[in-house]
Amino acid sequence: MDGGTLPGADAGDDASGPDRVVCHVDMDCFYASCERLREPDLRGEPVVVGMGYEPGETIGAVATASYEARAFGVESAMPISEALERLPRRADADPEDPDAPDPAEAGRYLPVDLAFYEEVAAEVKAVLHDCADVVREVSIDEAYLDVTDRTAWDAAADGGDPAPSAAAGPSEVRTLAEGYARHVGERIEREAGVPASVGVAPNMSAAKVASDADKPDGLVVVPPGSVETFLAPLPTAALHGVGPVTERALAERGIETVGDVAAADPEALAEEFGDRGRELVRRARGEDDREVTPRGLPKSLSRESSLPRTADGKRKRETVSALAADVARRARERGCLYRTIGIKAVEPPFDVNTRARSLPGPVDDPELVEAVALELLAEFDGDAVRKLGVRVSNLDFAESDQATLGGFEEDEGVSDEDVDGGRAGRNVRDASDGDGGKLTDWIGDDPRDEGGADDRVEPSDRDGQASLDDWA
DNA sequence: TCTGGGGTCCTAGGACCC
DNA sequence: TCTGGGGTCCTAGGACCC
Repeated sequence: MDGGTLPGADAGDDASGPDRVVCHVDMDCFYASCERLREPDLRGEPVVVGMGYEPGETIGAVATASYEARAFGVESAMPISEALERLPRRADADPEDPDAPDPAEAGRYLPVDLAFYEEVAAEVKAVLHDCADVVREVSIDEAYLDVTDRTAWDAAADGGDPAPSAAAGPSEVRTLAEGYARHVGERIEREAGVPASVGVAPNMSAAKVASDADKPDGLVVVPPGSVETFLAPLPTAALHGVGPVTERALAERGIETVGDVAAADPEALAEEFGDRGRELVRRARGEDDREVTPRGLPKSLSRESSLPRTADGKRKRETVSALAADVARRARERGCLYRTIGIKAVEPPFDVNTRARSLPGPVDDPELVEAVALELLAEFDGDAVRKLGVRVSNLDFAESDQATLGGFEEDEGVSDEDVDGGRAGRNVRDASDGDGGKLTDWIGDDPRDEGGADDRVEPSDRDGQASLDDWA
């Protein structure tokens, strides 16, 4: 019906122009695929990659389970102990022992090796950036691509090919976009050695759902004009942003499918869910005009760690100190300053408490992170916790170069980097306000130190100095 | 389903200012 | 006298995602 034209080109809800072609690339059980890449014996086997897991142990949680392992009921985020009940460890399958599990019914358990997965991910990303002008990396194993300028929604002129494409979507018209997405998936497989599922649609939201619709190794194409039809029969949880809580709340209103959401009155949903409700209806109707943009800089950095339920103050302080040091180190490595320091204390059974304090200005000061974190922790003295965390936020990358330059380069004159790099401008700025990175110094090491030690710095060029005492 | 770790975004209330 | 409304910042919590 749509023939070789651009179906739906005039049905656009936004007047922003012709339909875009957006791909969502989702790696299939990525960690397990990486393990198979370096250990081919694992292919075809149930593989479970555990986080916080040590070989032979039963602690930790499932980070990724291969599809073979999922067939045994092993799911992401499941405790390893539970996974082991459903799928015994292969190493425990002793052929001599009649009580040991059948090797054919046993899985391979491996600890997470993030450094290796990042190497593989870098190869995947190289392919993605080669295939698209704009790539939004969502996580280590997921990305959106805007390939509008590389392909089109036109029907592919594939001559006498009689077979309609299963991936082509409801119209079963093979499009150029389908061919391009297939090409992306095949390149990833060939060049990085790991499988991916790809969804193609005129917007991000639909592409995301599409990539999820036929995993693993899937390709699902949703051409313009058929987005709503494609989404309608799916359960509400298929929508990105609908988790268990929202799913339940929707079900209570008799809304079970994405089609039900599309048919709902946006204002009625907005009453219960706020702006999210309105947005949900738009997504369900296939309306999503968000542009694909690169991800940008992080908003916060954190580290947390579970521990056996404990009220031991020393143990808690040591944990927080270690987490604080780690967060501060990572912040420094990434060259960012932070203005807010916070902690998280999870009390049994699962009460999450967060506390945070903002400083008058951005700093890079590991000792201060520790001191503030410990101070915030003091509120929970005597309380039992099962997990502790430290976070820095209100990050400031713009100033961090100054701090780095002021802190580590003895000579602020023109260096080699300044000649061929893009940092000359920063140095100019640095020289003009004179004390880049000094903020860190005058904040002082001990927040409880109330002396007049700050006199040595003129506060004129920074804001917030007077409020130092507010948080000390 | 007794729950690992790293994030994002949103909301709501209070403080404070004009 | 006792009463506005708007804006911003901060904190805490919650839902969600991978």
